[in-house]
Amino acid sequence: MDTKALMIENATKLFQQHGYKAVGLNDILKACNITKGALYHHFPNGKEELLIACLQSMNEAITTDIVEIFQQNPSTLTAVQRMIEKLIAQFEREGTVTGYTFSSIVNEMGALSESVRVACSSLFSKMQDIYRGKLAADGFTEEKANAIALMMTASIEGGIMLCTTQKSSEPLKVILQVLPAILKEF
Amino acid sequence: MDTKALMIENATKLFQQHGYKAVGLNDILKACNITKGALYHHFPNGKEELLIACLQSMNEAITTDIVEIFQQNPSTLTAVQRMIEKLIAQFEREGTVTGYTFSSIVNEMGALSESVRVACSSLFSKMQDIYRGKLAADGFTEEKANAIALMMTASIEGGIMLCTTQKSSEPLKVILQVLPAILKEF
DNA sequence: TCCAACATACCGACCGGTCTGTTTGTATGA
DNA sequence: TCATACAAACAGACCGGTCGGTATGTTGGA
Repeated sequence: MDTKALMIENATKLFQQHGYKAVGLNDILKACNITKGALYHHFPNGKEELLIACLQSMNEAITTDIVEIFQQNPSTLTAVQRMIEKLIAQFEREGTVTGYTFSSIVNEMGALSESVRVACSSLFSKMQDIYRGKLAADGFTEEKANAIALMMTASIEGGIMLCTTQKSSEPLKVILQVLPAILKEF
Repeated sequence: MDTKALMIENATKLFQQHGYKAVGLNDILKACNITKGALYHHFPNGKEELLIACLQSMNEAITTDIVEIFQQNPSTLTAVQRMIEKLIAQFEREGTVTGYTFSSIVNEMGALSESVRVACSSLFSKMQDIYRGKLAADGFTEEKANAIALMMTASIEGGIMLCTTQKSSEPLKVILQVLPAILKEF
């Protein structure tokens, strides 16, 4: 693994878990065992450039990991359930769960450049696009597919937050049970 | 308004909008037009003690504001819809929406004391208790009331996050439309 | 007069970023 | 094949600023 990829990988983990401001450059350098000279060589515009690289890297990970789950499962419901089960397994293995978005930095976006918000927003949009595409293939109207995709995104993100707060995987397990109701009735 | 209450009020706004680490003591002092001596007089144990005071104050605000909405509305669905409408109105008026929890600090809890996580978790629990109580009065079984309460909490928090990220009130509006489906089918 | 409430200067630690020096890798020419 | 030159990649010291917290001084009210 080259140095730039190592930095992106470690920074992604740290930013997702702790947010942007709470993770200093020295935390990232320590995790990678490199120095600031190397960091500024690859990211001459600094910390924010690194964050944007992490967001773009996550965008690509969605394209490989999530799209694959959705292609392997016959319907939206089973695909989303598989995905949630992976999140639950992550929580039970590591005690933390981060998903494929950067919800941890959402509240810090006001202090960062617009390109950060755009890159972060595009992660949520991409998840919703994947859900919506599958829902349409399941036979839902475009309007309903849009609404359900958004509801799924919101409730999964909220569930992740509750797991973190309550130190329990129970919230995501409950969401796993309740989601079928939306697909049936809405 | 006394100095201590002024600090709690301003710190609450700042912490909810930007998180804990991203808000420095000087930001709070500037917002209140006081100095550090006054802050440490009232909160001798420092920044974290102020945060916990904010969390406790929010706990009391839930007791007055949210419980009132729930008492004034005949069913859980209408009460939750009123509440979401207030959040949407806040977003449209101010460009930000914070709700009654401190989701902004969830990812920073690992670096803070356990009492912070407990105080923060109690806000989410209190919201869920209010929903659950009303759902039980609506005639839902305890198990279903629990699950629906959690789903509501998660989806509203997720919706707030998406509003912030997308700079639009549309996510909360969609959740407003989808929530009835859960009550009908689950 | 005393003390609560507040103001202000100061402290060491940490912050992101800058700058200079060193090492490594690669291409070229003899 | 080896020497040389150059640039990419990296290391580490340094910078000014901000951070939360400490200590001392001041003010106003009882």
